[in-house]
Amino acid sequence: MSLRFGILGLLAEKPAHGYEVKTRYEDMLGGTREINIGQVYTTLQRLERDGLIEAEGDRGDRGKQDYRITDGGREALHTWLANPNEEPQQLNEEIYVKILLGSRLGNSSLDSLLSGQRRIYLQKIRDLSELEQRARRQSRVDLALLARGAIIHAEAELKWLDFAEAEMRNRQSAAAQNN
Amino acid sequence: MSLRFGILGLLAEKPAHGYEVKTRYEDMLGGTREINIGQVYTTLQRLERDGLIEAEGDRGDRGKQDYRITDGGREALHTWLANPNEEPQQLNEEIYVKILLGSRLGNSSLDSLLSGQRRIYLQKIRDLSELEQRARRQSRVDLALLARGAIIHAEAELKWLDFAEAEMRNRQSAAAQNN
DNA sequence: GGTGCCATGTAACGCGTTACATGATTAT
DNA sequence: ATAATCATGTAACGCGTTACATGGCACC
Repeated sequence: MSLRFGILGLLAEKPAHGYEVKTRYEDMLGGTREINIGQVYTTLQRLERDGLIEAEGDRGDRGKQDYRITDGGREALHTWLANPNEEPQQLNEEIYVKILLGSRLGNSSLDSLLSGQRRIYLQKIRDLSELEQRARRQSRVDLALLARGAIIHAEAELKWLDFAEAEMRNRQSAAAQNN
Repeated sequence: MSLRFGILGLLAEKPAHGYEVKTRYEDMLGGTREINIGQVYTTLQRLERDGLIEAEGDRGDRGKQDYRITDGGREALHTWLANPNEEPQQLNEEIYVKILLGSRLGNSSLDSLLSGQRRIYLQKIRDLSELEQRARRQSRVDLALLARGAIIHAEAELKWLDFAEAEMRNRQSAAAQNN
């Protein structure tokens, strides 16, 4: 997902310079994602070029360059915020294609792929639950909500892995019947 | 997700030219995703450059250029297939950031955003269920599995929307108490 | 004096999207 | 004829990643 509107939203709260955008973004996501600082600067440049933000005054301490959102920026942000996402489905996530192809190609390591993937999801759920608990203790409701979303997703992945494994077993026993 | 290994996998089944890769890929995904033909050609070029595939003979009918997988390509594919994906979580999906920011900025249209998003997921689930049924009728087990995965995901999104809405209502009533 | 963090950028490359350009064959 | 489909590519741009380069300031 693009940083474009995320950064614009942060600047709508209050002006900031590039490095500060990075730290505030990471804080918003509870440290679950590292924001690429180089990308922040290029995104700021594009936002400025498009008139959604503007440089604020001269450079302050240590060459810091603050940016503030413009009226056009607020409008663009509002439009973005008001509209749902039409294409939320990723039918093309890597793990799907991997399992599809593994099954088509008769790959023998499908079992270990599935169990490895399961292990990763379980670990992820543990980490995220910890994050959610911490967020609740700190009354960071938004962050807790974010963590809950990621947990629900990971649980969905696990559910699908179960489904996929059952399907594979069915196919194997059907194949055995024919021999 | 990158087309790179998906294309490599299809070429492992049998050699093909660019346009055929596109149609076979789309068929593998049950017509749920349109593959960008331009991207197919650039990806084929990169795969050839990296020695994972090679052009097969001269151009045949209508300038068709077949590609076949190399030994190195098979090895790379096998490695990719055997390893689970470490980073399956997208804590950064657009809708999360949108709702996070909408809530932080006190955006008034959050309700309609949530209900709009809900509508989209419900429609998606209907479409995908139809796809799954069709796949089962045609005994396309892989495609049915893919559709089921997407359905499970969409259901997870719905579950999270419920969660988010409840959270918002809690906050509103808490705010009302303080007034 | 070095290590680490704050702060700014640029360059190269991968990959996705849109658009453009060309030409052959097939169906109406 | 002409429209659709088959078939090949290129160019420009957005955005993500990695790596490189520069300099100030704080702490030890």
